[in-house]
Amino acid sequence: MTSQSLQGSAVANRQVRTRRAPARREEDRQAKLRAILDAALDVFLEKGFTEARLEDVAARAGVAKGTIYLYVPSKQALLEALIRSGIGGPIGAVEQHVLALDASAEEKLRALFAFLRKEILGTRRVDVVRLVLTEAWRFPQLAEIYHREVIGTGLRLLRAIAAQGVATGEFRSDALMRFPQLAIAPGVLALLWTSFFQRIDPLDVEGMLDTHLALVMRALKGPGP
Amino acid sequence: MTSQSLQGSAVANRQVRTRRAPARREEDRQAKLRAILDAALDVFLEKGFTEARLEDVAARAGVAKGTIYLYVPSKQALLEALIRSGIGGPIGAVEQHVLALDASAEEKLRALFAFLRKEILGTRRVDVVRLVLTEAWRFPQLAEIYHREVIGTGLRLLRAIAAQGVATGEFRSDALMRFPQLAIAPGVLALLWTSFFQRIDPLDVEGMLDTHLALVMRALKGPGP
Amino acid sequence: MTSQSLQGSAVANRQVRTRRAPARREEDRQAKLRAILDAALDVFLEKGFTEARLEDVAARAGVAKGTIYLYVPSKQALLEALIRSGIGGPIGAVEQHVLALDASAEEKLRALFAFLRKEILGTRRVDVVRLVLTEAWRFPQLAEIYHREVIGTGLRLLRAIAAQGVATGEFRSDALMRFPQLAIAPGVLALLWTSFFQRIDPLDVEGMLDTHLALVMRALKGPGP
Amino acid sequence: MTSQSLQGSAVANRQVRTRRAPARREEDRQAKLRAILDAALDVFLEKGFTEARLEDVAARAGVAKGTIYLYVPSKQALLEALIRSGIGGPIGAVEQHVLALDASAEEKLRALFAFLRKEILGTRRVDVVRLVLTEAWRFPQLAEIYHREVIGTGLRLLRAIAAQGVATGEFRSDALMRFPQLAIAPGVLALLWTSFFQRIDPLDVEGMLDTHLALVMRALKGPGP
DNA sequence: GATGAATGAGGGTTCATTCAT
DNA sequence: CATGAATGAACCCTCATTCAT
Repeated sequence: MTSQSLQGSAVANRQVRTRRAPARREEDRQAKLRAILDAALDVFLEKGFTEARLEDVAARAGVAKGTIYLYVPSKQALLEALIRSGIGGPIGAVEQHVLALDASAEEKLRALFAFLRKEILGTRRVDVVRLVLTEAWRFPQLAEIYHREVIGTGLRLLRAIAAQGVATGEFRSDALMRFPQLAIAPGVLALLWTSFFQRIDPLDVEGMLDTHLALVMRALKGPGP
Repeated sequence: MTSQSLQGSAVANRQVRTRRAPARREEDRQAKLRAILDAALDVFLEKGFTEARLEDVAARAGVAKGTIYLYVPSKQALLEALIRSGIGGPIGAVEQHVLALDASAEEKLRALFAFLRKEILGTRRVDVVRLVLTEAWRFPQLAEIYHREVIGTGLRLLRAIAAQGVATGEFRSDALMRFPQLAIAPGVLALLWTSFFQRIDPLDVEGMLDTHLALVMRALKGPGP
Repeated sequence: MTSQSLQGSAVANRQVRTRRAPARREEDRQAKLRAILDAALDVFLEKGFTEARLEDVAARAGVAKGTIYLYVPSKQALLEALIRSGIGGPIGAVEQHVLALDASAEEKLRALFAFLRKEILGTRRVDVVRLVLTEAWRFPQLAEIYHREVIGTGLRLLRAIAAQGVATGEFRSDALMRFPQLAIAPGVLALLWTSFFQRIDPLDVEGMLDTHLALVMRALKGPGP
Repeated sequence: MTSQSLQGSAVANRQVRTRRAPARREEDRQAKLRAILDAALDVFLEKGFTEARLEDVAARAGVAKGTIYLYVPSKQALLEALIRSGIGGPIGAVEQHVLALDASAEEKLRALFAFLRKEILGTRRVDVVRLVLTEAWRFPQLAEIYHREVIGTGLRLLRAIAAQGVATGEFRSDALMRFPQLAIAPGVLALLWTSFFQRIDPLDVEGMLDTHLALVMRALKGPGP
């Protein structure tokens, strides 16, 4: 429903052309593809992939049914294109940003969490994740794409931060190096919760994530086995 | 397909009848319903709810297609009946079992985790959860049922344990009272991970849950804000 | 349009059953399949295979669209079943009949021609042949089926007759042994002519085939190289 | 695909213009139409009329899809224009050539057959005939065109030859005058055979046509009714 | 004139649901 | 009660045709 585009701030894959017309056409093309992907996300989220009708996607994108096939070859390809377009860029950007920071491991972890809240949980990208969670097992290659382009990057970044913390003595435990998934598990749960139960049993996501971060820092820095 | 029945150790919803024949018939009826639900779980898990064909369910249950409609009024009702039948009992049982223990909060938490591993993660009940995660959003009442009968019970139990720990001074932090979800978040993540990524990037679930428990105990018991 | 059934007089593939109901059902099944194939022939001949709509076939057969798929797995399979059902039997029957005759080669050839006129040109089977001629190149396996089950049998029979004629001295020429196709070429042409040009330029098919037979007999029996 | 043009030696339907530029444009126009028709024949032969995609025709002709509609008003009109353009000329030419010969009826008949083998069976014109045979019934006017411009001419020529043979006493039989179709029936069969069965059961077309001609001559010249 | 992006009607196929036996 | 043949609505995808550039 929220119709903000999936595209991040830095797309920039528009080729520079000297002739006016082709450049304009290429822009139109990109814009229309974006409209179709946005519409598809809306409809897929609302009905689920299988129940979603391409006709509804087309209507919401303001194009005819057949037009979709000028941009993607099939319904499933539409889902994949949608997943691809909503990820990658931001995750890669934050990885470089955080790694370049001259800061402690804790500060980097907090920076990462801040980014996640601002760029993922606050945006439509969280909807893309939800879509992946509910549809990916049906399309194994979707899971592969997502693992490679998002999960992989995220875990690598978490491991790097954990390694820094351990190397500098900031963290006494290497738990996060071994299981970086533990850092983001509450984020995943929050995502599911808001999708399923928020109406009937609201959860203070911000508070939970703050508490989680505090617990993790205490556990990693504190004494113990 | 693992064909162990969904029914836990406490079925017991067979009505006692004095007249022999009807009782026998009622038993047959229950057995056939159980067969249909089991078959439905198999097929729904294998294909997903929408892609599952009722004909396959019927074949696997050893009945004719039309027979299903003598037990449930529609495909969706079949899913709901399936979800209802596979939960409740075990969770309620463990709640009573754990609360009755004469033990510290930590021991109770460990007991709960042990139960989860043994009775959920190791069985096909985890598949029911996965089915709920991927299909429930499509049927809001499914989410409600699940929240009321499973999530609610689990969180109540967790809060009770956390309260005991705080009250006795065992836990310095009340984090778990406020956000019991944090305790099970890694379990949810493990469930999703094994469903989606286990083949391409195996995760040591046991190790992760052990580590998680250790971190949580250290964080709750340790010094800090 | 002509709604005489494709099935010849000797179907007889009904299994004898002791139990009444199944036998009846099998009969119903055969009858319905026959109705569908007849309807399909009508529609395919009228519109051509590709333009034919399965909905029209169903309507003409008096069944619902989906019912067709209980008998054949696809539109193309419907065409193939149709071709198979309209052939085989009659050709095989005439082969045995003619070969069993105690007659001269000429008499056998005349008997074969008489049969073709009566059992093929005078019936719906000629429509099946026309359908094969216009659609087979699109479905190579259709050509194979037809060649194996009809053409092969016909040419074998013609060669046998020609061989008898040569062996007994009745025919001076072995032309028909080498090219049995020459005997039936006018029949093929007649088929095409009646399909395409009969309205605008009528052809006396009977007269032409009589003349053809006379010419062939004279040429085979007469003196010459 | 053999890309020899359909146009015979006698195109000549270019209007003479006095103004230079329009003449040039008219030539371009004709050339492009020719390219489109040639491409259409290729594609129609390869896929059949209904399955052929106008986009493929356009691509093979080196023009855009819309351009076709500047030359023909519809797909069906394209087929008709194609059939018209590929016939007439050659048949008319051979009619004049053969009739002008100072030769016996047999020699004329052999000359006609030689022409057919060289100018039809050896070229892609045979493909046009095949296209007519498989598609014409769908478009009755196509059959009319073909009958008027090709069949009519051919039969008229055959009748003239047969009449000469009878008049001079060369032929004792008037069979060919009454049914000139008998002379070309094996040619039609050969065309169909090569289209459908050549791969699975090769036929010596040359040998068959030679044998046919020999049989016909013997039958026409020999004694008998 | 030429282009090719856009259109949208059309049809084969699937499958949840019904109901006569 | 049980069956499974029959139904027909629903939907993805194709492609002939149009038209703004």
